[in-house]
Amino acid sequence: MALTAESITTTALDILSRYGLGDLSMRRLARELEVQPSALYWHVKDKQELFVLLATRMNAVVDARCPSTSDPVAAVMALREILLTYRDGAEIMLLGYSIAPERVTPAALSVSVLGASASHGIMAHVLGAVTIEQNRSAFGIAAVGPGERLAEITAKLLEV
Amino acid sequence: MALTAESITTTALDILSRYGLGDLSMRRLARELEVQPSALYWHVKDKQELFVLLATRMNAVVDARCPSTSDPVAAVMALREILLTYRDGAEIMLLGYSIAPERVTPAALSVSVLGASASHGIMAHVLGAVTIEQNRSAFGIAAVGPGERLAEITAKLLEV
DNA sequence: ACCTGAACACCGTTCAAGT
DNA sequence: ACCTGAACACCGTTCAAGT
Repeated sequence: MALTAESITTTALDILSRYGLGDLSMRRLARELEVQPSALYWHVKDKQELFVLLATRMNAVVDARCPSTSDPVAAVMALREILLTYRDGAEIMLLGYSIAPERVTPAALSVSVLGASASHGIMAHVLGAVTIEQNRSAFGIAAVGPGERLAEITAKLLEV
Repeated sequence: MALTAESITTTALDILSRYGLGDLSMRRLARELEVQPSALYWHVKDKQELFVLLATRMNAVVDARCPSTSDPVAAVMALREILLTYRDGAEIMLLGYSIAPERVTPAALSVSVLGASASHGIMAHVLGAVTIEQNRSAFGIAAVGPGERLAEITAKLLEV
């Protein structure tokens, strides 16, 4: 198949969900796509940009489930679910959100819907909490408090 | 000087504050300490354990400033300040907190003082928010909302 | 006990050169 | 326009061997 930013993103997400961030290298990605590592750099500036592409795609999945009129708490729970389906999804979205917040915020949690304080506050919290949750499970440590607390806290943060 | 876990930690924090996480490699660390890379592994199991040592040390600085009876909001702001003094401090503490939460939670924000929900909720939020803040400034992107919002949100999360 | 030296199996990125 | 091949400057970790 023709190498494109899209096919690179798809394969990267596949490696991610199967092996995790530690195995997602440009060289590994190239091997999976049966091209030389250098070929990737014609389609993608660098690894950072790849992360933004990954985060954008994860976000699109959330938007497909939850339009901008959705209940924010439901959107947060959907976001968490998507992040959990990809190993280290939260860590990647944390990076992507840092670089390009607008492209990586679900519509139902956007600044225009919730206001800046609630939107940024909620995003920082979800991404922080799920990153910790995923790190923990990667180390085989039991979760301290999973999704219930996230819903509760999100509701609180909507008042900010 | 004699190579110890402490001297390794100190030098690692020094590299961190001067060059950031990208330059904190075991090899670089060894070069700075004037030993072979393999020498580090007699004192430290692996790089993950080093991160826990770094996080524990940062936490100790917060505890020195804010005892367990301190105002939680003040402790959060002190934690943020410490994290900001070390480049990528939040990212490292996020990892350390995932592995060993008790060793990496400031006394004033501990489970025994605030309860599980508030303690974990606040820690997830601070670490998420400051990681984003540090990532952003590393990319030369202007901060969206710095410390003020953090204080406000922390106050809200104390009610959880 | 503590460290060296050498090795293993990797990285991200660049760039001339090919088609 | 799109990709290969080779190179550059690195990684984390292990392990026999030295002192």
